[in-house]
Amino acid sequence: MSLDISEIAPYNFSVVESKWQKFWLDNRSFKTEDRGNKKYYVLEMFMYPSGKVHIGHVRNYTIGDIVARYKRACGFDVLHPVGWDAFGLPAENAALKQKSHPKDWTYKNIATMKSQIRGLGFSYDWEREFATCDEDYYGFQQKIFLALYKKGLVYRKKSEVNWDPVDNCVLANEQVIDGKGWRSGALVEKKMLSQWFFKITDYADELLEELDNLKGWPENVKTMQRNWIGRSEGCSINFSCDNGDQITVFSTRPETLFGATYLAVSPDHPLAQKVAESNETIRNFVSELKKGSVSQQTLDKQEKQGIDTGLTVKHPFLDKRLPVYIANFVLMNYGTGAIFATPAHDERDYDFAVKYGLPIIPVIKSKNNEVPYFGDGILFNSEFLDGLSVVDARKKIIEEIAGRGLGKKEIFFKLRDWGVSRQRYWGCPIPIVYCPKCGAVPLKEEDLPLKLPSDVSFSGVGNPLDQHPHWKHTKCPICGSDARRETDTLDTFVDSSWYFLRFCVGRESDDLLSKDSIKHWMTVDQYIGGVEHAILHLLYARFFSKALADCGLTDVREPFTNLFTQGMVCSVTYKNEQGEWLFPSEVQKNEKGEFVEISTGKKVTVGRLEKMSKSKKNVVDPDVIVKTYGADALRLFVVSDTPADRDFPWSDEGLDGSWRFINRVWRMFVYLKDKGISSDAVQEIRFDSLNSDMQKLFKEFHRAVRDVTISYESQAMNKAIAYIREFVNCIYAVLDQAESNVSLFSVIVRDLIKILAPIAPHICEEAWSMFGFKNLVSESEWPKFCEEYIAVTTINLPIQINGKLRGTIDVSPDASEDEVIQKALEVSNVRKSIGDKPVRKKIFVKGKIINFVV
RNA sequence: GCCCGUGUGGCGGAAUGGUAGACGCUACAGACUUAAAAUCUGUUGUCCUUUCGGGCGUGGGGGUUCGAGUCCCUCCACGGGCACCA
Repeated sequence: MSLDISEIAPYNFSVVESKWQKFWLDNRSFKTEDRGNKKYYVLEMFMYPSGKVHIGHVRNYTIGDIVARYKRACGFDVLHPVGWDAFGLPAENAALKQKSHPKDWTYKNIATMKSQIRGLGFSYDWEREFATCDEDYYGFQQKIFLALYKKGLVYRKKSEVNWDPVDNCVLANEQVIDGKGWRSGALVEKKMLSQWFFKITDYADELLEELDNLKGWPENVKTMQRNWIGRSEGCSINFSCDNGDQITVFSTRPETLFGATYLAVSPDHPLAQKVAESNETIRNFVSELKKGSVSQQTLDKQEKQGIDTGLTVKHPFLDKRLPVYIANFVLMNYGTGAIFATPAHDERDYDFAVKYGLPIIPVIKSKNNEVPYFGDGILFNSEFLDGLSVVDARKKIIEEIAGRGLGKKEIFFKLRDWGVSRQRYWGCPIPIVYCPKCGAVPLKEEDLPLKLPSDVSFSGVGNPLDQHPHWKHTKCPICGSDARRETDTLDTFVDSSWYFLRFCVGRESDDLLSKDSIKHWMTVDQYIGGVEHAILHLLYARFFSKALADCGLTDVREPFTNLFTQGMVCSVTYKNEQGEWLFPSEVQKNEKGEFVEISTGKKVTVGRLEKMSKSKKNVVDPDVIVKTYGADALRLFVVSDTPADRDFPWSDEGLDGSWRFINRVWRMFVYLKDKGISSDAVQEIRFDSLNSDMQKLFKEFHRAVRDVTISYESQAMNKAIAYIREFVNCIYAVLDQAESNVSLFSVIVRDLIKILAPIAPHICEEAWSMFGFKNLVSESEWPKFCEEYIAVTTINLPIQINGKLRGTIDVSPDASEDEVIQKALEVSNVRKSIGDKPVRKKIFVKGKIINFVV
């Protein structure tokens, strides 16, 4: 009796998926092992345990899992770990709000999210899992801190910090966005505090130069890092001031020196301070500029303000004196905090000169004598530079300046040292003690880990560690006197700067950074995460790798060979007339096809696709999706259609389509099983013995394997899926011949399962075992394809006339020019098209095209 | 302002300088069904044409080429990053 494909029961994903998830766990299927094969380290940026997994996580981890499963199937020894970036502010905020302990809140969230992650069937080695708030992890981190300290890469200084008045916390430069705190959004204030710093600036050059060698990184990420490091080459120049001081300025365009008409220093410059002391007007002006501080400055950044100090400096090459201004557009934390201004060739200098009536002297010839002019040209008004090009003039003046001891060639970076102190409880304690006699003293290694006290209270103000009744009181490790612990904790970006190294070592090892393990597993062959970490995390992690290598702890200077930045999951947004966001369920289409709010019937504005977020009410809950459609359908969907590095437009219909495909495949498997397809029937296929339909199918099969393989290799999951779907359609077209071609179908089904398995592992495991195959996961032979079968015997060759398609002919791919021309001219449409016009030229590309030029 | 990136049907997107629109979504039709759903099978850029076929079409304009979505110049739009960095 023949089985009707439409009557096959729907695929029971919930039973199948939990069955195989349990199987993988029980059998430790994805345990990392060094079997002597080539290694492959796949890592997705680890998760912050915020509470629940969101759809963006699902996409990120699905991409990683596809890579991991694909590489495993190709025979690599794969390291694919999972962990938790578990320290950080939200745990403390929750503590305040819900009276929970940060630790309980964090581990509870981890447990929740872990079960969600497991429900998606990701092939992680759970035995290497850890959270950065685990005592042994941050204990190791403290050891690293001490190693860096010993190496001179950590120091403490009093410095102006970015203070977030809402979170009561110091922020790194990187965490200040538009003058606002990255989390709270509050206007950031300036405050002087003693802070710990990592000397990332020691590595500015290496961090910049190595970017050129990171061939596997997206160009935009490298550009962002280059900009952030911000190297500029120029020249320092000393000016003598009439109060006896030397003012050193930095310029990248020293060749414009003869056009200098004034000097400007930052309000924070020592000279400005000095002048302010003796002059009330200036004092008031400077304090006015500083009062506004970051907030005002950023808001009014276009408005240039300044004041004449009354001082003058001598021009180093001319017999004239230049006035010295204090100006708000000069920043103390870049260069030397002072500039010489050439209004004719710099926009800011120009604006300022116009506002304060200062002279403007051009020194580079422009076409229409335009001012300000920033282009190339020939120098004039410039003594010994006259007649030189900008480039030559720059060289020459630097020589002159250096030769006369007035200054030197210099390089400045925008990159600042990394301030890592945070006045927070839920972070890694800094292993330092302050002794009244010995000063700042590092803890001894045997006293690590320095654990966080668990009995803390959260008032919401200040640092809970500092307010703890006794935790900070201790003895000096050197002299034994009463001493005080550092109560600041480390920035959580420290935690994420080396976690990928710890994964190589494994949780059971007491060895901090086992050099052998790291040597074996590093570098990360494929790192996957959001582009939002292009600067902060990725730069810090690169710095850490270099610093740890210099401390002799590892041998790896660049951690991530290939970086993939996946796009965001987006969805439509709806807003009512009041501008409030609405859930899709609150909106419907009316008879006119307009979107209206169901409760009020009023019109709704449909926004463009935006990143899914709770606040915009356009989120979908992965749990709900997994429950209704299954993990495979969800995994398939989030990498379908859209290339993985682009933003993904969520649609319920699309998800439905993926679910339908999973079922379509399932029905096909069940049908084929019924027709006797099984592992026992697998045998070598003799192409010649196949009928023409089957020969065609066999060719399509080889083509599919090739195209899917190529797509996986280039992380083009969307294409891999398209080719798989195409091939499934091919099978469906000849399904009725399965019974008489059992061997062929058995081979095809075996390999189809393999190429689909990285994306939809559960259904593939089920089918694999249903057909009687053994061990899909450990079976590490990727299907092979043979170009010989892909090569076609006839092709549909296009005929063009003057480059326009006028017909096609079926010929062998290596048909000769004569043959093709003869056949082409037999096509009536071609003859008609040529008419009685003489053929002037024939372009023939074998196997590709014939083009008649008439 | 500067630096990246992107622009192809109603939609997501394919396409080593060689038949633009693979694959999917939507929509429509047929088969099955008492019916619906599901499923299977088609059609689906646009305009003209009964058919054969043809015109137009990859953001706009120009160029190179027998031939351009693809290469070059230029302009526009959108997205992202940086932004008083000397």
